[in-house]
Amino acid sequence: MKAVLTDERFSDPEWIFERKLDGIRCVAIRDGGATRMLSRNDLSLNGRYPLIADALDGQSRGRFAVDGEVVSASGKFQDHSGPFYFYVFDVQWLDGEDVRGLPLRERKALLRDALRWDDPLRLTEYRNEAGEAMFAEACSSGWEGVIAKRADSVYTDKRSRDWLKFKCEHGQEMVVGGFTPPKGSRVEFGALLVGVYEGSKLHYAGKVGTGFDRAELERLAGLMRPLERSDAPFYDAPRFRDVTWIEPSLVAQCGFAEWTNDGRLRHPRYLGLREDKDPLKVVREEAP
DNA sequence: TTCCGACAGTGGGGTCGCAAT
DNA sequence: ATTGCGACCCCACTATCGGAA
Repeated sequence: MKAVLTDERFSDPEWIFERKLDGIRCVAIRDGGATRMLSRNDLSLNGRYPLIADALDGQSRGRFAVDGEVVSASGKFQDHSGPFYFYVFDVQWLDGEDVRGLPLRERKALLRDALRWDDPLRLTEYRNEAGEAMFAEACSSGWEGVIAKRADSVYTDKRSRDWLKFKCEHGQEMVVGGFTPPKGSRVEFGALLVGVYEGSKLHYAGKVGTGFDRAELERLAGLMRPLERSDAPFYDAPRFRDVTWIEPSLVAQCGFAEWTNDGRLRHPRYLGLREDKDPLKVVREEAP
């Protein structure tokens, strides 16, 4: 089951709300013997998270299939040092019985009693109705967002509007300092190379390669072509092959999930050009 | 008719392992 | 030993098409 990103923010007694966890999706299946931990791509995760696999194998219940997220203790996806917890939020099978057709609240009740909830296994908390309060809390806590689930929904493997994603959004202006070439059917360019000023120096903050339609690709290419120059405007850009540098005079509004530890944008996207902004005044905006 | 869901194809950061240098 | 690359994990978005509404 995958959630659909939405701009809606609502509270509703027919819905339940969970913290959006920033980790690796995992379905754990046990049919009598050892538990198999499977990634979204059906690859085994047992070797990567042996303590979680051991905890699942140590359960007295011999047959179950549960769905959850493996999260590092720091709560940060980039942190791969562990320790790791398995936050379980749904159950598909229990004692050989397919429970996917039961309403979500009933599955939640079954899940609560299905396993022994000692670390590193954790039952994912959820809240009834109060989606807006949950969302505000999530963003002020530095979480990624909230997952809203229709309380009577059945479990399906398809993406469904019964699961919605409220993401805590970040966005700011970025200076455009270059672009990469297009591939395949893409026209004009692949991604913009963007940055922000640190004092008088322009810091490289990563690439933005999505958010433009064909017309916008062509419009931006036309604006960038006269600005080409031979050297990088960034003081700290990595070495690239096949990059075209430009004078840092265009400002793009960008949305992104967060800043990475290396000062790059995570999950970046282009939102539009800011004609009114002085590039020299574009700096990193700190989280409130 | 319009809208929605699913798919393919483009693009990103980060990690890991393996092959080429 | 270092570098490059693909295959994974996380994703956002555009374009397209067929079926549901």
